[in-house]
Amino acid sequence: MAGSINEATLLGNLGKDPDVRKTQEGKEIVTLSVATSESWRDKSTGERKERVEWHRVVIFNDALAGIARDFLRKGSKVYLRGQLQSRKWVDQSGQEKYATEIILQGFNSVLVLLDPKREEASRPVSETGTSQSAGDNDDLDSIPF
Amino acid sequence: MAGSINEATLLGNLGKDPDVRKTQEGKEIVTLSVATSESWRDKSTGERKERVEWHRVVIFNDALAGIARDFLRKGSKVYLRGQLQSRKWVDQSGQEKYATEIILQGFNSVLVLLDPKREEASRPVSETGTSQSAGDNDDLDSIPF
Amino acid sequence: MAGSINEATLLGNLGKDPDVRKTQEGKEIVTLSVATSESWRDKSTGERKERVEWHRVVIFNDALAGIARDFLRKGSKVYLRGQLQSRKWVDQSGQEKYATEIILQGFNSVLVLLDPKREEASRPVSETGTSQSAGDNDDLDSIPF
Amino acid sequence: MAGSINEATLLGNLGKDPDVRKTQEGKEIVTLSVATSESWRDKSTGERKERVEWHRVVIFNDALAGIARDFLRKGSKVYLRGQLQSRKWVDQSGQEKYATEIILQGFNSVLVLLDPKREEASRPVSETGTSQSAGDNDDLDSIPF
DNA sequence: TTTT
DNA sequence: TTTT
Repeated sequence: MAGSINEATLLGNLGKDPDVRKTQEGKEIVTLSVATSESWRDKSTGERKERVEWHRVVIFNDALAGIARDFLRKGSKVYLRGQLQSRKWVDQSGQEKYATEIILQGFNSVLVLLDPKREEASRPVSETGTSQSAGDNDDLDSIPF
Repeated sequence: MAGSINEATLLGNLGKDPDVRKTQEGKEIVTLSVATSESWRDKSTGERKERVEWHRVVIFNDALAGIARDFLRKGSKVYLRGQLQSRKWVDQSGQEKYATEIILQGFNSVLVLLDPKREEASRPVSETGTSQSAGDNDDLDSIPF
Repeated sequence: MAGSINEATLLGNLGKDPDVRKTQEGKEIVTLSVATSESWRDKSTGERKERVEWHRVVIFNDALAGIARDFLRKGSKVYLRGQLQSRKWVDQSGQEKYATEIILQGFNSVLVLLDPKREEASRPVSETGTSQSAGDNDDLDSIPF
Repeated sequence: MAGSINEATLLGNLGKDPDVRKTQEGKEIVTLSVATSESWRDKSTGERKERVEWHRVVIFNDALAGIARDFLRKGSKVYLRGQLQSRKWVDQSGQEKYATEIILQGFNSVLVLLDPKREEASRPVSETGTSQSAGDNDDLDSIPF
């Protein structure tokens, strides 16, 4: 409505469990690592090629964050739409870093779970445990908020 | 068609003239710097806020690259759709850099010019000159290809 | 969020002035007739072809309805997104009729004006007059609400 | 690229098996009946409401038609994008009819299967049988091509 | 790091 | 007519 459009739309799979953090005010923020892939046949060699792209998705919208936390897991298929937003910061070694994320925040945000319904899907996540991710993905994890 | 979707859609304005480069094979690649903005009223203070986001758009599709080169200029309004793609590289000082771009390459790419028709719009750009931009937006310029 | 997506996105021009109606409760509903066109070269004959498609757009969202009423006119270029919705009714002669419309209602709706800024654009429409359209596009006009 | 955009995007389920027809030239055209639904809580009564919308999707693109014919079935979940196109015709009783369809034809078309992989999914449909639908959906079926 |  |  502001005269411009900024949207990123993904249909892909989670590379790991959602990462759940809490702000100092107690608001939950959920971060996803989503893979999309495209494949094509190389015109010259004829071989099948695949390119995988990893996207960092940050969910500020409370309702969507809760859904993501409770129902998405490593491997889950998801459809989502948010805004592109870039952040710049200086890391511990004084180097300037830059990251682009897909932010699900306002009303235009979309998150649709595409996993087939399983019984477990409706069980809420226990308060303790579950959302600590395995510690992999250090590069993305190290991005300050 | 590969079972995933990776799309970024922008409706915004160019921050500077398109940047036109040629690969060693003579293929033209056009890079755009596109601004989108969103504005909202701060709930606590009530003041009007605006956030501008800059996007780097790289056009590999020949037809769209030609249109961009010939008809887009600093300030032009454009609607476009492409794929998100991230690149990592090591800069001169040995530091690892990372950039996310919107790539217009395949069939799903879209580029629509939204400027009102002017006489000049149909005049092709001269081979010499034109695409040196004013030197603003330095951060994006410094990203190597 | 209900597990499904239903969206229509248009970038096109108004074929006539917006049509403004009021419900019995006094709520304004604005209807647009929007043209999109595609052109292609016929593979067999080589001639240039064009196909124009007319879309009926109904705006229930108050904010967007107000913008449409005040700033859109015959010929205006607009970008919008809404939901597809079909209606069936029986006309005066007892025949069953069917129409599909694009509804701008909820939070996911988008309406962006793409006309260049003119002074007149900011002048509100007078209460009397203005929204009688030229009488073209009769087919769409005859659809009852 | 023609200066306008006309897109419909659905994420929904098939209400019946795909309908496969052949043109006189032997080209296969596949028609889908896709449901999307939205649900909301009525503000005044507080009850849960649901609205289901049925969409007619016609696939002219050969590759996508083949995928739809082989892998989609009643109940399948699918993500797709095509163009809105309306047709008018006179039925047997001389009445003028009107229908809006989502056409998957050109390069911008998208079709993604969202069913979990089953063994059967990769088995091609036998030449005989399978695609005769139950004869329900008479209204849509009766639309001439 | 996912999925096909 | 689907699905949740």
